[in-house]
Amino acid sequence: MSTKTIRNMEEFAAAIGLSRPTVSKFFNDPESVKTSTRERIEAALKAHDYRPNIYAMNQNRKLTKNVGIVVPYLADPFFAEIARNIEQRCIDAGYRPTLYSSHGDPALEGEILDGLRSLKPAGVLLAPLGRASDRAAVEKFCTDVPTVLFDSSLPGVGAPFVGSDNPQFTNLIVEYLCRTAEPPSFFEMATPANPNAKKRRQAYVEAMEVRGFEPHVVSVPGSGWAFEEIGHEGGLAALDARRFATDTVLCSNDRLAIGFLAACYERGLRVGRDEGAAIRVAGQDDHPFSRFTCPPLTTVAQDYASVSRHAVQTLMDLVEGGEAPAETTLFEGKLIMRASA
Amino acid sequence: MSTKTIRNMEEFAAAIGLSRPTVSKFFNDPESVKTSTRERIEAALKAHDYRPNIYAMNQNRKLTKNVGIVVPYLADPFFAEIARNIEQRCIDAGYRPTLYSSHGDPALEGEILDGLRSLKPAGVLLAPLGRASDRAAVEKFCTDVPTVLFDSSLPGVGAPFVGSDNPQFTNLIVEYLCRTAEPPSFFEMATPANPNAKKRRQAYVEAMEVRGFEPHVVSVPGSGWAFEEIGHEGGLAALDARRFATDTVLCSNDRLAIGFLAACYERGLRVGRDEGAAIRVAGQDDHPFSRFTCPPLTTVAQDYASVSRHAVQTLMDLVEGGEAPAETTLFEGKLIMRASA
DNA sequence: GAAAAAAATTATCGCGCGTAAAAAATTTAT
DNA sequence: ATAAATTTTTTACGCGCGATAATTTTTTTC
Repeated sequence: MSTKTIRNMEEFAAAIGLSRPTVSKFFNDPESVKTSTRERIEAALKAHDYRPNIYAMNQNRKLTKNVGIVVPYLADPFFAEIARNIEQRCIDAGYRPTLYSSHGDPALEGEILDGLRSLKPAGVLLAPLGRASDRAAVEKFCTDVPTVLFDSSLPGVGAPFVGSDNPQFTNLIVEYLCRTAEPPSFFEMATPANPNAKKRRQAYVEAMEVRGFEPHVVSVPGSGWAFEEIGHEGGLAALDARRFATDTVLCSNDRLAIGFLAACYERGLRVGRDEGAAIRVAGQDDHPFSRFTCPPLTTVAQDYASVSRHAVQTLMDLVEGGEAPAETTLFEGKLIMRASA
Repeated sequence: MSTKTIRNMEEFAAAIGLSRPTVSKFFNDPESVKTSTRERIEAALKAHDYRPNIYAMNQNRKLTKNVGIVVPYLADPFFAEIARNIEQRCIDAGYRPTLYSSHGDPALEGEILDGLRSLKPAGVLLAPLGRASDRAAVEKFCTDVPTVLFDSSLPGVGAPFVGSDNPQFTNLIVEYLCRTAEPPSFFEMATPANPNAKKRRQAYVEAMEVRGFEPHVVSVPGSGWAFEEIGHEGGLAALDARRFATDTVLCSNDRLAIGFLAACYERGLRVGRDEGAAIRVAGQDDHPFSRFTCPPLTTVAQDYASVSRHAVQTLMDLVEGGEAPAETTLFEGKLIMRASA
């Protein structure tokens, strides 16, 4: 407790008996001052609850410690989880992350990137909307601001990308499904926002052909991010029209599968891999809720930890090291066997 | 298109043939300059893509246009949805919202509030962790920064609160359940983070007693935010121990209900209100995923729109009008009848 | 103990803008 | 047309800190 309030760094330094530049140096890098000095400052910090004015700090600095994290749709717990993971890693690395969601809206994505520019961030971790993104705008942003793309790549944009190995995901689960019973049909939305969906469909077709099975792709109408609803409505229609060639359905992603499970339930189809079951259903992603569907969903788990860790590491290299190759890093998924297939 | 790059407001003003203070006035309130002047500036704005440096702007200003939005757990789509709603309303009101999640961690909540201070926000919309929150810290924050609490109130903290009328929620669904079949047992976690849970249990007990039924509360161990898991594990144990007095279970919230549904499925109990069903299950909140459970969950819908609208309105009044009474506003829920009960 | 190295100080600038007061230009009223 | 009221512009200063260079002080090394 001190008698007078500290208004700025000058007063704070004076209260300790140090010069302002020394204290300034400390805030930029505590290791850059002598140990005894550092301890004096840290002690005073607790006594006076002073903090540097962040606006004054960043105004005259070439690079701030701000990091932007942009995800396409935060109401999807998958993105919430990975954002949380990334956020924490940024904090641990001494940066100040700010989270944004495009809410599935390309215009909003553009506005977020625009707003981010004026924050002069050290770097940005961007999971773009995908197909719907304004490619030119994103590309320009990536050349202006050190950016690492994650989850969804953007062809032609020269920024490092960290994501999942979609073909491996699909191969893994197709192999499992073919091995254990009838080969799967593939259930997807016709116009997915995310480019990963396309890769998964292609991988499905190849995986089936390699094994000598004929691929059956069931595309249902729908775009946007209301995957459960699309899976539900489309699932009902597809079931009623008997569009599935076998008793096994592989969904393009878990949220679609959750909607499809609801459709199966509604039609009285028992889902599972045991004797009395009418249909097997599998997903891809290992969504946080997939453990609690009825029945629990068999799926392929995204490697959240690796993706977020590597994305942040790549950004740090890019920020601190200057140039970096715009390379792609993909992580493999793990088969999660549950009751649905 | 201009030949030289605009570096600051001085150059920008010069390019139009105006003085910097006039342009500065425009940015603070476009209506405060003559119409013809405003049009000249807006035209130049498009030609030169200049934007004021936000750090220089905020440094010497008593009040910024920043608004903080803090939710306890962003991986819960309920909070993601309401945050999105609030965020958009703040933008529409001309403010610059930033979203934070406490991730269920009291320490992190404290750090977020601390970091928020140095942003000198015009106001903050805070959904506190609840029971786990550092009450003293939150209270002090509320006296320093104009704050509106939402979702979860904090007894003793003198800030306006906007939330849901929990007793009304519970009464509504208890009335429905009692009217249509056997009166419900109440399924909850023993040590909920959120104070709403307690109010719901109390309301359940009263609602039962009023109708001449004996209340049965089934509390299962668990704390934190992994509600589905707690509902699942606790549900299995409670079912096996035959702790439910009737064939109807009212869950404290939808996420708990989702976990409980999974437990029912695992034990082969058919959930629903039709003939062959073994048990009825209902929730509270109308979680975004509740439409797609198996069977779809009967619940009470939160009035997202009203809560977010009124919370933002209250904050704006508080920010622009100065003082405001620390009053409480509650919104009623709507019964959502689906197949589960 | 002196020389070398490291750390802290002094001094001074600049960042880009907010803001207040005074001066000038414009609009409105008489 | 002239005076009064309003709007706009000019002038001047300050915000809190980063950054740098030139000294001075302290610490380390031999």
